Parts: sequence; structure tokens; C-alpha cells
Amino acid sequence: MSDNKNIRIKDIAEMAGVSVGTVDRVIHKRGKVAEEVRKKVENVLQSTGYKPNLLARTLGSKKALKIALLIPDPKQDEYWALAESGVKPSLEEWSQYGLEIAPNFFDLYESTSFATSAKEVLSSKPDGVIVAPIFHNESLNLFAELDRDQIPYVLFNTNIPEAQPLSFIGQDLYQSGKVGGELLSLDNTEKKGVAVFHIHESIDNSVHLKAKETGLRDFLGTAYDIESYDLNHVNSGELNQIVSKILHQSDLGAAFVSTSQGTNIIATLMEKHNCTHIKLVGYDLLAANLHYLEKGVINFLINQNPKRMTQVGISHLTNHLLFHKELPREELFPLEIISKQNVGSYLNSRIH
Amino acid sequence: MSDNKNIRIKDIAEMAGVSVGTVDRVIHKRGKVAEEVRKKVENVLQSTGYKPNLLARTLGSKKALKIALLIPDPKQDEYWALAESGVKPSLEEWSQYGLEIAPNFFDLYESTSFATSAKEVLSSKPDGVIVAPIFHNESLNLFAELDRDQIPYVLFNTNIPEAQPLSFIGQDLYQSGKVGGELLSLDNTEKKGVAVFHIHESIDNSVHLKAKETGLRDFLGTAYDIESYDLNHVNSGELNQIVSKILHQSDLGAAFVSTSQGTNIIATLMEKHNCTHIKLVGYDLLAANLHYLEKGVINFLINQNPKRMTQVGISHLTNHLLFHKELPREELFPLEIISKQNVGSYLNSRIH
DNA sequence: CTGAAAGCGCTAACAC
DNA sequence: GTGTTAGCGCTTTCAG
Repeated sequence: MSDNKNIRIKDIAEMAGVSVGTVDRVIHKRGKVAEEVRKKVENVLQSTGYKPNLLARTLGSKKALKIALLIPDPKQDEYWALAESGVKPSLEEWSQYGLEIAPNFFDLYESTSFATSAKEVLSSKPDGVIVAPIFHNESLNLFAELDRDQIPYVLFNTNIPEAQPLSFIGQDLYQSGKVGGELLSLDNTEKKGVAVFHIHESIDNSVHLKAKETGLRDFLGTAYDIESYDLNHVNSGELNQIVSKILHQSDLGAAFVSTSQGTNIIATLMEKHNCTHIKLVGYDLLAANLHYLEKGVINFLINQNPKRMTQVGISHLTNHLLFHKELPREELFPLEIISKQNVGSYLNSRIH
Repeated sequence: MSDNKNIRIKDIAEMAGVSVGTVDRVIHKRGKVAEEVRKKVENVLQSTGYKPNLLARTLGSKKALKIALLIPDPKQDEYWALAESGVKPSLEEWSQYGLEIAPNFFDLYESTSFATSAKEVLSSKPDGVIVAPIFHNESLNLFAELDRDQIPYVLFNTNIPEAQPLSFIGQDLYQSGKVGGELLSLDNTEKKGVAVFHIHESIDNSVHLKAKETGLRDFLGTAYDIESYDLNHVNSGELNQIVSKILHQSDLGAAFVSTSQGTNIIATLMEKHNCTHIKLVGYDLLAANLHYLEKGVINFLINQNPKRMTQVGISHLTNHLLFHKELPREELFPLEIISKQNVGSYLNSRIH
């Protein structure tokens, strides 16, 4: 339609009566520019609605971006393996813009390990970092240092209210719990007992799991008898004992598990103890979870989409670093309901 | 790690003892090149594993891409308004690469209108077209012409097996019906009557709606008494009559509507006739559907995500045209289950 | 048939 | 402080 020929830096320069060098300086706030000249250029920039050509920009500047990823060891927990799997496609997308991604892993069960890895990240002098801040205090330390070094960072999976990241990427945990409640209440069985299992590795996470539980309770209301259990999955013998007892309560109709690993742990025990009549809702598309979903032991999974979370995190950070894009303070993912019948469509889809 | 300095055309030229112009010619098979020279250059290309720099490529060639979009009039049907809404974000993403999108609309109820619009598309000589081939025969005509003119095209929403598009973007309709059945069967009410409503505008679409029905039937099996109704929504008075009678059958426990508009039409009638106890599963996040989902008249919506479909279509076509990317023959979207509790997380999410 | 050279829009080094 | 200019890697004339 409108022969909206793209405005170039050169055009801006002419209109403002300066050189391209000066325009470049005010755009990037680098070097020195006389105050009145800057004003004039900024005006022209504004009024023309100038948009830089990213191709030319990237082509013209040869420096490579290095962004660090700090997550739990993928070998320890499949959830984090999924998260890590987002690195490859991101690299494919961004490597032609000269992006490098350095993954750093820490031990899910050791806060000291987080601190150590954080140090390594810092000393590698990255241009930006994307981190899953599993350990609260250690994370705050890291953020302080990143702030000091002016290194931008993006949080994902776990939010930390005290932090000031470029962006947080994750889900609304409270609403997630509500969805869980909704799914559990679908079959209006007479049995109104609901067991909530928090099976976690680090105590730091409890607060986030509790948010899910609150959502669940708020949705279900007083008509249900909800009991919650805080368990540590390290001691599996003991776990078996405890869970077995809970599952055999005569009025138990449903179970909600707040973690992805926990989901298949409970599913396994349910099957072992022949309690597959109890409705089960849990999290994420781990292989074991898919197995039990297929078998009907798990009724629904809520997908947190860790892979996509790292992709979006990397993409956001890169966009910020490369193209100075504004990022949303929060990027909340949809609460995807996964059932036996639609799970295939998720697994087969590449656009997801 | 490996200081894999990118190989440029210039390097290839030197290694083959020719000029960059010649290398460019063999890469793009344009112009004339002596057979032996071509061989030599191709060898070097192979052995070095040369990968062109897409940024430079696009920057260097100033021609603008024009892609045509051919869909039903957004004013006629909110579903298509959603589809059209994908144009804007796509343009924002790709306009800097010199992309132009020309939307062409046709009348959902008039196959001749499709033919007319198709002609217009053709005469605008686009570089590629993305089309919702609602009318079967007219679409085949269009494809024949596009094939002849060597204009690549992408199908979306509706697949046409006889066509050979670059890519089809949509959903697995049969599996979609299965998800519908799964959702309807969740509350195991005693009433086993299920009504399937196909409320469509063009008869061409029937075959696709039937695919959903087959999925539904295959999932529910013989335990349910399934009756299906083919209705045309043009005559709303008559529709009211018919549907009212169906809804008041004493054993009716659930209804499945195969179209997005149909979903809120049935919901409206259900509310009007006080039949909100009947479970209702339908399609898509139209405003009216959201309203009835919120009210509890609709139990679940399956999201076809028309907006994202056009975005992906445009993105695919552009990637093909600009960067010669290989496209997947089929891009099947996940079958998203939308409930009262997770709908907000979808509406609020930008990454979706 | 082939080579040389002028861009594409932006960055960054250098000169004044 | 500001202007000039040489690239970035590729495409596209234009000669010959």
C-alpha cells in the first residue's frame, strides 16, 4: 500500500542535519553528543518512528554474544533434562546472529553446589544469564553480583519476588492449583478425600508448592476433605510406607501431586498398591508420567513446559541484548491440560 | 571452541579460482556457467560445507516479498477474525525483512466468491500464498494455477489431500473428536445420550466435521447412544425448533459441537431452554464461547488456535521464500483443552 | 560465460 | 563532540 520506504540512519542524519555517526551515538547512548544535538536527533527518531534494520545491525557488528544458563543437573531429574533440551533449538535459531550458550549445572540437592556454579558463571563474564533460582539465599547472592556487574538476567521456573530480573518466565502457581482442583472434581465420586503430595528435594521449594496447594484448596472449598503431606523423596523406603498408608484410607478419592518427579513416584505406588481407582493429577510430560497417563493411572497432567521456558528465556535475553527489545516483566505460560487423548498432539507438535 | 571462522563466498571463490559472481551463479543456478567450472565450484562448496549468511543475503537483495492470504471475511465469523489477527504480529516480526502481506477475503457462504478472490490473488502475482481452502473444487482450481505459475502455497485450517502444498497447518481432526469424547465422558452421569451438532455454513466442510465425529464415536464406543445432527445455521428460527426438541430428550447427557460458531449457538439455546445440566464441549475461544465457559454452560473448549495458525503459516512461507528452509509437510497443532480455570492463562499469555 | 564493483543499512575505528 | 569511511557477506548490475 503506502510506499513506506524504510527510513535509514542516513535519512535521520540528513533530517537532523548531522552525520550518521552522531545518529548512531544517540541511538546507542555511546560516546559524547552535545545535549541540543541529541534532543534534535531524538525528535527526528521519534517523529519518523525509526526502526533499525536488525540484519544490517548484526551483520555490521562482529562481536559474539555469550549467555550463561544455570540450571540443575539434567542427569539428576528428567524435568531439567527437558529444560536443557530447549538449548539446542535456541542455538539453531540464534547462532547465525553469533550467539553462544554456556550451560552450567548444579546439584539439585546441594545449595553449596549452586553457589559454586554461580561463581563459575560469574567468572565466565557472560553478556547475560538465565537462571532457575532453586535455592533462595544463594540466588540472592548471585543476583547481587550480577546487578553489580550490570549483567542482565532472566529468571525462569521459580520466581523470587525480591529479585529484579529483566523478566520472569513461568506459570501462575496458584491458578495452576485451581486447575488441578478443577480436574480432580470432574468425576463427582462420592469419596471426598483428597491427598496433596509435595515430594521435593530442597526445602526452598516448599513455598512454591504451597501456592499450588492454596489454589487447589480455594477451588475445591469445604466440600472436600483435603490433607496435605510434605515428603522428601530421598528416603524411598520410608516414603513407600507413608504413602501406602495414606492411599488406603477408605474415603480417599483423589490425589494431587505438586511436582513432576513426585507424580510418577505416587503413580508407581498407586499401581503397586492397586489404588488405581484413585484419581491422580500431577505435573509434566516426563517419560514415566506419560507411561502412567497412558495406562490410566494418571488422569491428567498439567504441563509446565520446561523446554519452551528455556527457549523463551534465551530468546528474550537475546532479543534484549541484540536488539534492545523491551521484555515483559512476567511471561506466564498457559496452564496446559494434558490427557490421554491429547497428549500425542502435544508430543508430535513442533510448534509448541 | 573450534575457531570455525565462517567460510564466505569470497573464500569459496578463491579456493575455486573464480570470482564471487561465478560462485553466486552456481549457488543459485542462475545465469550461465561453464560446466567444468560449475563442477569445481560445487566441489568446493561441498567439501567446505559452505553455509550462506542469511542476514547478508537478505540485506543484499532489495526485493520485497509479497505473500497473499486468502481467508473468509473476518467480519462474517469471529473465528476468522481471530485468524486474521495473526497478520499483525507476523508483520511486526517480518516486515524488516521486507515482507508484505496482502489479505484477501471471501464470502463464507459463496463458493463463487472464493473463486473471485482467488483470481485476484493470482493477478496480484504474489511470491507465495497461504490459503484456507474452504471450498473444495474452487480450491483445486486455484492450486492448479499456482502450480502452473510455480507459486508456493501453504494450506491452513482445512486440509485437501489432493493438493501438494508446501505445508499444511492445522489439527488432527479425528483425534480432536477423541479428545471431545474423553471430555464428555469425564462426569460419568447415568445419561448416556450424546448429541453431536454440525452447524456449518458450507457443505464442503461436512467431511471435516465428520472426521471429528468419527473420533468421538470411536472413543465413546457402544456404551453411549450417539445421535448426530447436520444443521445449517442460516435459518435460525428453524434451528431453534429442532435443537430445542433434541435438548429435551430425557436421556440426553451431553452435547458435542464441531464448529466454533455452532458452539455458542447451542450454548445460547441450552441456556434459553434451561438445559445447562447437559454437558457441552465445543471449539475455540470466541467471545461468546468464553462467556458461556465462564458461566458453566460450556464445560470445555478445544482450541484450534486460528491466530497462531496464520502466524505459523506466514512464518513458514517466509522462511521458505527468504531462507529456503525446508518445511514440514504437516504442522499439526496441539489439541488444547480449555476449561474455566485455565482459560485465563491462555488469554493472558503472549507466547502462545 | 565471467569478473569487477557498487550497493544493502549499520557499526566502529579514525581523523579533525 | 562530530564527521568520514572502511568493512560485514551477499546480490545485482554492468562491462567485456
